[in-house]
Amino acid sequence: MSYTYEFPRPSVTTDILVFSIRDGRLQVLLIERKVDPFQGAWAIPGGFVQMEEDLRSGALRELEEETGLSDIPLRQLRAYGAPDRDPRGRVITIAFIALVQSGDLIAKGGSDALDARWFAVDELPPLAFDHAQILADGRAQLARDVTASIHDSGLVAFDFLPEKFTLSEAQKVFETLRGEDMDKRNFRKWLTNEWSIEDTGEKSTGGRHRPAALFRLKPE
Amino acid sequence: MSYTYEFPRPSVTTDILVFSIRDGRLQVLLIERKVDPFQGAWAIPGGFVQMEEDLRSGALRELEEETGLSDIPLRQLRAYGAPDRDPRGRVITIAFIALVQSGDLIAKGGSDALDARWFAVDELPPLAFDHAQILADGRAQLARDVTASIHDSGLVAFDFLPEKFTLSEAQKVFETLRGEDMDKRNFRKWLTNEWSIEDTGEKSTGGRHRPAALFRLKPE
DNA sequence: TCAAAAGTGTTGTACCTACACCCATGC
DNA sequence: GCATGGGTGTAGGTACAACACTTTTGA
Repeated sequence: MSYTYEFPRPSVTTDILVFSIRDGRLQVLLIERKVDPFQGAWAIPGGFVQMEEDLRSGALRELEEETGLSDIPLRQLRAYGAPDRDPRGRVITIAFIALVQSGDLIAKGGSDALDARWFAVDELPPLAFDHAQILADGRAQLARDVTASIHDSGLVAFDFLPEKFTLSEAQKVFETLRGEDMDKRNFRKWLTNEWSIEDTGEKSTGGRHRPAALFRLKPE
Repeated sequence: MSYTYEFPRPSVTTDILVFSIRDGRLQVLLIERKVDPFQGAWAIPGGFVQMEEDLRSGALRELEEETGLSDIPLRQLRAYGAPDRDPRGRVITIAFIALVQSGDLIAKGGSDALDARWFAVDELPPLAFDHAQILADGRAQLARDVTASIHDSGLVAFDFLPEKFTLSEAQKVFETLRGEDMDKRNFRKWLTNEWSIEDTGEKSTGGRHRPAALFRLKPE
């Protein structure tokens, strides 16, 4: 089967930056490419958009095929379309960002991936295509969301937290995202004033010391 | 001439939201479509990306062809790719935003446009394709930039101002963007503290009353 | 001389920051 | 019983909001 058009057309792909906070560090999910170009190199998961699917659906499909992650919320970052960004020809890609909790981390190889692994964003391997640029832009966007407005800052941070969390867990996430430590009492005052947080009545288990109260972001 | 590919490919276009503040209101530049689909309807200027040009270059080329505007800075908004957004088939578009001073306003028809005109964003005609959605997203992005951080707020506002401006002109732009009036003294304190503003020594002319000092954003 | 916009300081308030000790639990 | 993280209030400083009158020019 082949397809003929009156004018030349580019290919369109999606790429998905999956961020998580693991071991107190911001990490990103990368795949090892199974096929040329850049076979064996690390890359952001993604692939070609099908004709009948939305950009977001295509991104989710590729993400599941290559890493096993499914059903996560995506935000669009931007499109990349330099004419020479892909050696196969003109390929325009739409980059997405996903923020997941450290629990959701099943990463495996798939149809187009030899392997999938988490990397700390400050210890990255060399990346295929212009993916280093895309990743840098994604990190910058994340930093902007965190520092820009109080409201966005929280929205971003809660994406990295499970539904029920202790105040210390929340503080660690905020500190990791902002890159600086905060005062415990001030953080708690800020969080409970600025956000609708409710005590679930439950206590954390498995800790090696005094259990902490579990809180939840109250649905509007 | 025709082009054949092993897999089907979408077409890719760019669309450019050109905003300006005219008569104290936020306005947007639209074109009247010369050809089907949506012939005669109003639309955001834009068109197909050529194979050898960058997305931004394509957007600038289309903008000049359809409206006569050239050489203005563009920021990417996002990509739109719903499978049914264009009756001609699968068309993915990358939307850009431009902010221009009210002086730069030459608008004319062009190759694909019967006419080009400014519209206040709260008095829009019906729009072709999903352009009403794109325009709403662009306005929302603009509002976010203004309110999100002090720094972005200024960056956006200065794009709407000429190189030399009076403090009252600046205040009107900020007020239009924020949608609320500000205290004159507080605004001036804020502007001069938060930004590097210098008095050019010149005075505004042509005003019907007392001339005002002309200021300039000091280049870093 | 009148109308219209330009220009100019002070005071209260609300929010953010800094700071230290006791408590509950697991080992 | 001791080590470890959980939990709590106050005081000072700073940045923002509210507020009115005099000055300069064109007509």
